[in-house]
Amino acid sequence: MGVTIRQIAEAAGVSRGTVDRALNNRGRIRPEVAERVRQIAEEMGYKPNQLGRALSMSRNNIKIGVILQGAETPFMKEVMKGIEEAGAEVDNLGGTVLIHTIEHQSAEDVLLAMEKMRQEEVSGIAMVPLEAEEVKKEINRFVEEYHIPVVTFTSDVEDTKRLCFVGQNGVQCGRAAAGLMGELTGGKGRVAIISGYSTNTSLSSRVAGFQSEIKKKYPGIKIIGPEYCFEENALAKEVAEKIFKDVPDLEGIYLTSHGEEGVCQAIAETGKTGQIKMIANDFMGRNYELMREGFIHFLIGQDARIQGYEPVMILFRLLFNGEKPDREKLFTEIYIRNEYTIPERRR
Amino acid sequence: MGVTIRQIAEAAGVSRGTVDRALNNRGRIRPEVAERVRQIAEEMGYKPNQLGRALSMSRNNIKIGVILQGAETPFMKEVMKGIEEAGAEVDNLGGTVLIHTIEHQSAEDVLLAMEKMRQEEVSGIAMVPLEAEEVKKEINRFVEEYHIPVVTFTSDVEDTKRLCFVGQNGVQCGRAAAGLMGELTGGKGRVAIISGYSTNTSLSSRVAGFQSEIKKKYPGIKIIGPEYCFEENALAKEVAEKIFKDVPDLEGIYLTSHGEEGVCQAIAETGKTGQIKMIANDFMGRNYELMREGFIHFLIGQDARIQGYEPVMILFRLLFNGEKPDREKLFTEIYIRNEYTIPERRR
DNA sequence: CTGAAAGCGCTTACAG
DNA sequence: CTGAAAGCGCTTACAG
Repeated sequence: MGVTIRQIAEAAGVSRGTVDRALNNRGRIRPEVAERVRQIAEEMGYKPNQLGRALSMSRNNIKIGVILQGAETPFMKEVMKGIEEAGAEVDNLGGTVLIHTIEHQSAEDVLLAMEKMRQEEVSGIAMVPLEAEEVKKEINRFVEEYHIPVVTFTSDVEDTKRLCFVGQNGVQCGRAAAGLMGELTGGKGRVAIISGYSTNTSLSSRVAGFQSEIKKKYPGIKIIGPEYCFEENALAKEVAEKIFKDVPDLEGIYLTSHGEEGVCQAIAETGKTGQIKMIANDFMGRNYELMREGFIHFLIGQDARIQGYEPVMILFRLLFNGEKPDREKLFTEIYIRNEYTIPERRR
Repeated sequence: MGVTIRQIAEAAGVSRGTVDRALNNRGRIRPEVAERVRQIAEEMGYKPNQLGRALSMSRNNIKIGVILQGAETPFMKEVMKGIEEAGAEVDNLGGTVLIHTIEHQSAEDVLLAMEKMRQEEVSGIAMVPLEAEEVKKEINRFVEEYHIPVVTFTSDVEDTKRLCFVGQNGVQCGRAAAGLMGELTGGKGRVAIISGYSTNTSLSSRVAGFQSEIKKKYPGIKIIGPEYCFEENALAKEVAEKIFKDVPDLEGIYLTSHGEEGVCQAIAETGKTGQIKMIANDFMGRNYELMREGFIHFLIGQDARIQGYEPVMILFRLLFNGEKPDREKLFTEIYIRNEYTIPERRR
């Protein structure tokens, strides 16, 4: 139990309100008094009790809005868990989290959601943005005109006034895959990239990171592709089959996105399961099983949960404590897993 | 802002104290009244506000003791950070964390520390135990006689009444290394194990896991060793040199514990840097650099921070909320990193 | 068995 | 500029 505001008040011979004004720079206090109180607080080693603070502040009710796009994907469902976790925590601290989910990508819906949030008088917004001029403008307007801070997550829009971004470094993710592929193949042979969409910026970053690092560190490897499968298994299978036909001695596949099942089926049908080294992404769907069955050699993944959790907490810490994030981009860790490091079911 | 105890009291036509007694089964209440209050609370969707609860409970001051062994090692220093983080959180919630560090392993010191904790009237203990009959007995006595719950971390003593254990699954860690080594070597050639102490149970588990998995999944690999280097670089270098002499075509080294620098020096002197595949443990010391320099191909690590954080929080949740851990053994995740997944400096 | 009151540490109108 | 008081939601002696 630490020093309380009451003890400081007694020591300084003033009221608790005065101590509060001094310590929190609220003005309406004689500078000398403020200074003296601060000094005494310092000497007594005062640390504000967050509990008292939060309970008292809970009369204000800090409201945080979250706008989620592509809510129906497995990845976003994981992110959602993180948001809900943060929501529970914020709730406990007397705040509220408002969630608005958008099924598919749509700039219009995003704008509508933002407007709705503003009407609900949120004091901060965490959102998955979208590369669209209207959206960027609206983010800037929220920050500058309405003074509502915005944190982006999962996707970023760099040239805006958003407070910070929480998500993966796609290039680094591709590099990690390159390092693994180099070791898996002994640094030689032909390796194919199968990606999702050529238009998706985070997937392109993975591809770019992979290509550049292979070129730099494993010049003995020849890259095929990227080919695109639009994250669909049927198409992924066809793409893989075509590659196997064209490149019978293929050593490895880097799959940047979904379509795992399709590729694995194609591999199974060649009878070369385990020989063709495969690196895939994300710890969801049947990916762990495919790893256990020997199709996937390494899985690279990100912590989806934290991408939901952190943005909300960053805003809460800002609004509650005035604490600012220490970096503009918070990259989530890149996890490498093999079949022996599949985590137990979480609580 | 949710439903409060006051609202329930009004709805039920009783006092707030009565609602509290009903909802928290404190007795001294007519069963019918209790039942009715619970029903109303349920209907109104009551969720206790942790803030009010904590602030009020902070008069009790839950005190948690932590006993740390081998406090001078880099690993334990990381663990310490986690303990301090939990300490700050517990502090905020009105509790106290008492830390007692023991430099070297000593059963006697552990017993003394435990006794000291008891005199300080802690309501729970988190500790790094030690395979000694006296210590085990004392743990049981604390739990059964004094009703002070004990959580072990980092090392475990299985056959005791300790509440639970937080730490690494050593066997699984060894298996993960085996999987990596199999891929690095293409499943053939000779591979050496260099371990720390033959007497250290967690290192032995790693060795055992590695050996059994190699035998099972990569029968083409022949294992040399384990040799022991007592976690000393000079000795590690000698051991490695001897192995290189005996086995000139060595493909890989699995180093279960410290001595990295020594082994790497020996490798450098053979001029086969990067060709001899090496898997080492722990994200500390110069290990990241050695990875960047091409000596270490994969690092396997555990989250040291969480091994300090969780035990304290488990006890706090137990004492504060009556929440019991859901498993008896909480294995920390096993992280695999290559040079591309070295995390940025944490805050 | 039940209620009224005090208290946890902080913030915030309201008077003056 | 300063103080006294009320209040955040809960728990806990104390009376009765």
